[in-house]
Order: sequence, then structure tokens, then C-alpha cells
Amino acid sequence: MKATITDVAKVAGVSMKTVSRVLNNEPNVAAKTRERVLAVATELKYSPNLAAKGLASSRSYLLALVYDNPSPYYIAKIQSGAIDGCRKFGYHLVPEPLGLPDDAAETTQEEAVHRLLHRLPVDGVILTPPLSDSSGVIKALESMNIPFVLVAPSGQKTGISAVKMDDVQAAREMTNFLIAQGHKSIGFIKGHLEHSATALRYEGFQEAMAEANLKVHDHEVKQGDFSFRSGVVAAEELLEDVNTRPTAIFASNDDMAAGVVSVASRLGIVVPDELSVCGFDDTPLAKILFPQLTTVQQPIYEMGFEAVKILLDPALKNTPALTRNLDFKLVVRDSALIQGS
Amino acid sequence: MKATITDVAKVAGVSMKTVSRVLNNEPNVAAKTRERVLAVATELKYSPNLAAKGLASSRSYLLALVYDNPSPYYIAKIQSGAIDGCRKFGYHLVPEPLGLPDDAAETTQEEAVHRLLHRLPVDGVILTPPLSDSSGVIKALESMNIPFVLVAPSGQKTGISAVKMDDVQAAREMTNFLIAQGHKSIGFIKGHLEHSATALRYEGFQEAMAEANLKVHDHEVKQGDFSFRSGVVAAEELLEDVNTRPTAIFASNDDMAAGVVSVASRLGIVVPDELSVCGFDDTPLAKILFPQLTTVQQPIYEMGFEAVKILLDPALKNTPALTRNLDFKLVVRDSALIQGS
DNA sequence: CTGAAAGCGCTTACAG
DNA sequence: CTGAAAGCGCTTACAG
Repeated sequence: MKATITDVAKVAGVSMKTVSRVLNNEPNVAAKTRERVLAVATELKYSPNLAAKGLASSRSYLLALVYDNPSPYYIAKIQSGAIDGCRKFGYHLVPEPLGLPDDAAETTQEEAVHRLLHRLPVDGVILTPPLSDSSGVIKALESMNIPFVLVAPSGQKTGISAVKMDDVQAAREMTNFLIAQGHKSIGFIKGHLEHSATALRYEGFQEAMAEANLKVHDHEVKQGDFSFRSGVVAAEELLEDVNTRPTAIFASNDDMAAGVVSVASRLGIVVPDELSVCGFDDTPLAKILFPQLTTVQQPIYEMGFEAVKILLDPALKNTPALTRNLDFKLVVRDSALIQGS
Repeated sequence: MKATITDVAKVAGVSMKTVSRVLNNEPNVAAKTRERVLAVATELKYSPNLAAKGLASSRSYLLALVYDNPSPYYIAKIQSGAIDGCRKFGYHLVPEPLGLPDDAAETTQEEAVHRLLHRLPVDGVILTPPLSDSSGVIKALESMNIPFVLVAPSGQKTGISAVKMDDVQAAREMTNFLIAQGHKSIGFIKGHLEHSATALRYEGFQEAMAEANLKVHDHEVKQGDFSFRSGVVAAEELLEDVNTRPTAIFASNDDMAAGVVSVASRLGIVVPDELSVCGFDDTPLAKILFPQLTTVQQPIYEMGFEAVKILLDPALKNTPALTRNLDFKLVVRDSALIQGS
């Protein structure tokens, strides 16, 4: 059967406690003893029973990834980074959608979190958008005294750890790229009003334009909602008038940029020769479109990974709350690359 | 502090064991006693400690979703169904990518599974494609005596439970749909050679054509690899010659169908008026394309849900291995819908 | 229908 | 540097 810590202790001729010390890298073990124990552990293929460890130490060795109705692509990448992070620390990740139960329409998110983490006590929680902006969820976590990290929250909350990227700066760099390509009239399509990135990306766009002394005309800025459909509608308005038509369009995400490309293609406007198009997010769509999309790659995987590190890295233990700003990447592809430039 | 089973027992005036009986829905408890215990449990907001339960009963209340390099979209849907299934049974799902560690190029998948499930003993495993066809992984699971269910395996393995859908029948129905629309010359683009669905979908296509007494010409069948790019190449060949050009193209997945649509649009061939296009999978892409794609919706969420049921449903306990064939759905959208038909 | 005892495999707190 | 004892919060196997 499966070896236990007692088996290892017996074979190595030491006490259970010494085996425990070795396996948990605690100090105060003679080098020789340590070696012997490790050798025996390997030989017996010993691996600790998580339930027993958890019960004795009142830890669970589990981290929860709590989300609500995210894009599958986004959550999959966060999760992938978080799982890799967990593996470094002997932890496991449990994804928990925070859907409110159908039979209890009255329930608040706060209560849902309580119920969830009462059933499965975890050692930490990673909160993804839009939950990272939910004060109810944050309050519940604080009251339960469970460590947590926010992924891409909209504002800075003091005393709460977070991983994020600089949307303003990314939008600014994308705009600067277009300006460097010679564009002076640039259309912009905003995202969903309630999504925090919407304002930030627009802000970056405006700043870059202002720095270059370029005017942002009202008719060049359209309200979208991050959907392909809204990109189509916005593009139709932006491209309607041949005389006032911008030479480039910066859509706040890839889906809307795809809408722009589709309208351009229907109107016979050649991208990028007659119109440059950029998106944001670098979704799989960006590489499938023709031409492929110039866009911003967010450090989604890295955010998942770093969130785990903040929760579990012993080196960060007892550190006050900290915010990690991770690097984005401008991905230049054909949709906004003028030939030979 | 958090209430334990002893607290509930004390307040309810019964033994720990009786509380345990009530909470686990075991028989042989007086109705009155049951009520009283439940009332106290609710009052104290009692919820059992999973680690303690697990240690005592040598169960983990954890199921592993084991995958390797899947499409994020596919894995997210399987996972979503599996999580909902787990919740019905008080279980939790732990996603475990089976990546081979970088530092051990020699390691086999079999060893990777052993290592993985040795660290985290789970009560069951859900194996997603392509791992559901890996004999090494299956052997490892069998040798460790861990119950498991295959998701969409290619063949029938006796003695092993599986959830799947009928690819042959789906491809046949899609082809019949095209034939009913009046098409007689239908192009087909095959998928990746090593993927099990490839042969099945082609088989369904061939059967439907044969049943309708329609010939499948060699030049109308192209080898793809499920990528957008391969769809483009295949479409260029299929549409090259205006005289032998098919009036419909059935691509084995949506990405390749998107490639076909893109080529058609470049060549000025109007979809669906001059060319009907169908895909397979109903990925998010299908609704983003213009025109939207006629495709097959796989029961991915349902496969995740049913896999959990097979593992945990007490009603299925002690049942021999069983295979659940779940229903697909033909989703007819503009890319293959002749106006007024 | 109910309960007292033992034990699951670890860690904590203490002693030496 | 090492170990013996107690205990984490449950279930199992047994007794009545």
C-alpha cells in the first residue's frame, strides 16, 4: 500500500517528527540524517497525504480561483498561470464560478462567497474581473480572514494586493505607433461602459493624441460594448463619409477590431493600405483574421502566476499588500503595418 | 470559531455519530432527532471539514480533470460542466494539465500521471482528448485503481466508461442538410490526420453522399489540419477552377470553414448565394464571421457534466462501465442557408 | 435507533 | 539536533 510518514521513519531509523522536518525543509536536522530520510522517502515513493497535513496544520493546500461569467479564453489563461504557480508550492487550484443559485434570487454575491468558502476552506483566493471590483465579495473575504489577490482591478485599493497591467500606457503606445506610421486622423472605438478598462484605454489614446498635438474630433470617437456587432456599427459610422474618414481605427478590443475589418472588406477598403486597424487583447481571433491584427498582448498568464506567488511565496510572507504591474506587449501584425515602413 | 461536529452534537444533545448519520443522510435516525440536529447545524452554520472527512474515510472529495494542450475553449466548457456536476455531490474539481516537466525529457505520460495522482489522491479522473486515447495514461490510472471516465475517445474500449457524441451521424446530417438544399457538388475538407474525429466526420460525409447517390470526386476532397491556414489552402484549391467549383464546402471544423469564407470573400464569391459553407464545433468564431457559420454544436458542457455523474452518482455505483452518447445539434446560420428555402 | 472507542496521517507545542 | 505525546475533526467497525 501507500507509504506513510511512519513507514519512512521506521525504515530510516528516526522519529516521525524528523521525517516531517526533512520533508518540510525545516532547519535543525543533521545533514546525514536528512540525506538518509530523503533516500528512504524516494525509495518508498512516499508522498504526504494532503488531507492529513491539512487537518493537522489547519491548512488546505488549496487555492480558489473565483470568477463570474468571464470570457473562457481569459479565465483559461489566468487559470493556466495560477496552476503553474501552485505547482511550485505544492498547492492545487480549485476554480469556483460564483454563480448565484437559481433558486435563491435574493442572495447577494457576499453571501455566495461566504457559502462557497465555508464549504471549502482554502488558504487563499484569486479574484478575477469583474469580481475584483465587487466590494461585496471583497468584504466577505475580509470578514472571513482569507488572504486574497485581485486580478486587474480598476482602482488602487490600499491594503489589498493586486496584479494588473497599465492599460493607459498600452493604449498610449499603440496610439503612438499609429502616429509614427504617419496617421493624423485616427478613429477610436470605446468598450463597454461598465468595464473598467474602457475609460483607461480611451485615456491613453487621448493622452497620446494630445502629446502629438493631434485633435480628437467627436465624430471620430464611437461608443462600443466590446462585441463584434458593436464594432461593425461603429465602423459603419466612422467609414460612412469618404471625405472625413480616418486613416486608422483603434478599437478597444479585438472583437470590435474584427468588426471594423469586416466592414472595411465589405466596403472595398483595403486594410492596411487604405485603413490601418488595431485591436486590444491579442485573442486567438487576432491571428485568424485577414489581415492579422495589430494588437496588445496582455500578461494574462503572468497575472495568474504572480497572484499565486503573492499568496504563497514565503519570501513575501508578512509583507504589506503589494501591487504587481506586469508588462504588456505591442504585437504588430499586418492590419496596421504600412508596407516598407 | 468555526463549529465542529462535536459542537453540534453537544448542543443537540446527541452523540457525534448521530450528527454524522444525519449529515450524511444515513438511515436509522429518528425523524425527530434528525430534525433537531439539522436545526442546530443550521443555527451554528456548521459545515464539515473536508480534510477531516477525507482523512477518516480515505476519500478526497476531489475529482481531477486531466488534460494536455487542449483548445482553451473546449477545456473551459468541459470544466464548466464538470464543476456544476461536482457541486451536486459536494465535490470539487481540480484541473491538472499533464505537461511533462521540462527538466525530464525522458518521462512518459504514464509516469507523469503516477506522479500527479500520487501527490494529490483524487476519487476520480476525467480524461479529455487527446489523453482519452492515450493507452499509457489509461494504464497508469488502472494500475492506481482510480475510477476514471474518458471524454470523446476515438474507439470503444470495453470495461471503460466514456461520454461521447456521434461524429459520424452529425457529419451525415450536415451533409444531408446540404443535399436537401439542392447541392450536388459538395467539397469536403478533412481535419488533422492524428485526430480521431477526422476519420469519423469524413465517414459521415461519405455515407450521406452515397445514400443520395452523389459521387464524391477526388478533387473535391482536401486534406486540412483543423487550422484556419489549412482551410485557406484547401479552399484555394477547391475554388480555383470556376468550372469544376463545388456549390458547397463542408469543412471539418469552424477554423477551416473560416478560412473558406475568407478565400471566398477575397475571390468575390458571395456566401451563401454562390457558395454554401459549413463548419463543425460551433466555436465563438462561428457567430463572429460574416456571414455567420452553419455548424454542429457539440455537447461539450454536457460531456463534462455526465462524466462527473458517472463517477459520483450513487445510483450508478457498482454499475459496469457505461458509455453515454450525448446529442449534438445542427446550428443553421446564414453561411449555408439559401434565401427563402 | 444510538453511542463509545479507535484510528486515519500528519503537525504543533513542548521537552531534552 | 531529535523525539514522545497530544490532537486536528471526522468516519469506521463494533456493540447494544
